[in-house]
Amino acid sequence: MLVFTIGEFSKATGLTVKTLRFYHEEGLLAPSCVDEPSGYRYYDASKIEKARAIAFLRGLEFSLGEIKSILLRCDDDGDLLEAMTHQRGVIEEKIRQYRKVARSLDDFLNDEKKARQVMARAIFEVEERVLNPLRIAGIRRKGRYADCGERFGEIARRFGRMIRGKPLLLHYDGDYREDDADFEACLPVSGGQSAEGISVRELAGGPGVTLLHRGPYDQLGRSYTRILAHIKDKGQEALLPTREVYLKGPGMIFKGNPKNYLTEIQILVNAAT
Amino acid sequence: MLVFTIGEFSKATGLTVKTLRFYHEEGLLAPSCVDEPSGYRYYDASKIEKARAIAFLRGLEFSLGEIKSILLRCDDDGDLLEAMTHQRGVIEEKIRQYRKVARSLDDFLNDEKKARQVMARAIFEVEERVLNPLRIAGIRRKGRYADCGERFGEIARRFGRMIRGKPLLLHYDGDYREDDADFEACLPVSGGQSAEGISVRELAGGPGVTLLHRGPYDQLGRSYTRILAHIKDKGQEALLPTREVYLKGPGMIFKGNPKNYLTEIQILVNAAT
DNA sequence: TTGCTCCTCACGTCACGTGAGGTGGC
DNA sequence: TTGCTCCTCACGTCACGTGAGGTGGC
Repeated sequence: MLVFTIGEFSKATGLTVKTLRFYHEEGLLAPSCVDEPSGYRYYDASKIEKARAIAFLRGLEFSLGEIKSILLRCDDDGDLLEAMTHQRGVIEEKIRQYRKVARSLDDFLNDEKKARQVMARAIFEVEERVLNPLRIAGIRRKGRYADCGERFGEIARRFGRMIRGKPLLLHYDGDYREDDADFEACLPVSGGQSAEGISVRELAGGPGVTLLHRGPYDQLGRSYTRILAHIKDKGQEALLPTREVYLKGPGMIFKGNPKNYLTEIQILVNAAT
Repeated sequence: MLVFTIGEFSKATGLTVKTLRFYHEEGLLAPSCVDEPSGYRYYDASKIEKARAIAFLRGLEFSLGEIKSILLRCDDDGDLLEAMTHQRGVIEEKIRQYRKVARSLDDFLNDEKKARQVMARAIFEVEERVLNPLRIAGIRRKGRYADCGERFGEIARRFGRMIRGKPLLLHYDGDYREDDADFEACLPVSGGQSAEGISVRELAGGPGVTLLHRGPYDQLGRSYTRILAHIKDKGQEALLPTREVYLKGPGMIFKGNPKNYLTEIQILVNAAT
């Protein structure tokens, strides 16, 4: 009868020598005989099938413990069928998990791609544009701007999958106030009802001017100066509330680089009288 | 400023106390301050964002090492984008792997299901049936039946995805021979050419008799006796080669229980003269 | 002597979890 | 005193891989 040393058996089965020693130790696949003084392991041909079965089951992601119990009662077709069916479910679940991860990554990457596209064709000049009406969910507060992040979070938690765009902030003050501002944090939504301090409604559209601001928020003032100067030059009148759309800012997760923050200021105007 | 003990911080972030201590040790997320004599860890609110970022990235299956390097240069949007894109590929590959595993499991389960269906509607009686012609790839040998397993393996390796059914054995001897048999191991195939000792051709169909044999191969003799008696009774003549189709037997991987082996004997006959 | 294969034993991997044994403040 | 939270330290998990140090036969 054909006998193999561990090295030969390794080549015949595709399992490494280390793995074979480990399987021996674990009582999963014992050599046909072990030479007493040297400790050399010898395998005969009948072990090849078993080794292949183990390798096959490992390929199906069974644990060594599961494989051991499968091999112990491998003459019961029913048990085997059940183990395989169960494993099918386990694998299905893993695929589901990884799909979710892949979706999260895609969402992130798509966001980035869009931001890059905006950046690429961005004109950092005042533009005259008709603003479309927009269905929003908003929370209006008086206080510090810094708190608006929590408001966005609150709306996001409530509306989840109904969210359809970037967060925006409405400013009801004609002038700039640090700690005593009247503002409304909003998210575009595709449905839902007003409830518990959140107002769901359509934000009116109309002729307006816009300006894309690139950089940290503490420099937004300069852009406001530019856009308001433009409106004044044209003899138009700025309507309240003014809007800031946060195209790219600190995400929930990463702050990112403030130099690359991208914010669009939108102001509806009355046509010159 | 709000400070958290490790327990409070754990609740706020969803990370376990053990995990937080481990992240501290790893230099991934250090507490804001550590009380000297007691070793108590204290976290302030600013650490919550970082903890969330880490949890988010862990959810995307990044390793702690990768997360550490992402956090170190998290202000570079380009690096982050690259890391995410790379990770997207890693996840895609894992999904591919798991899909392959799922397919293997499905193949196995479908096979079992079919075998059970055959078993359920099986009639272990001689039947008269017209046998369809069948395209096969076969290796003919003289010698011991026991060697046919290797021949099947040889054909399977060569024809791989072209295989379209269960293995069958053609017997060219009129009588039973143990060690000096003339047989041909065949697999149904959908294409391919004859080459290197493998004959690809169409096996003729025609009127025949069949008998389903359930149990180990060493009891096939009884079924042969039954089917040949039937042919003789009808005044028909058995044509060579006779065929054995191994509907369920020892797979490449599992021997299964020989009591459940299922083999169909098929013999073409000349109509009574 | 060199090169090859085999052996054992101890330790590493990865991201934590478990549990023992102890402290400190209400 | 009991219960709670915090601490450190050592060990476990899973399926091997790495490497040191040594043997035995050509």
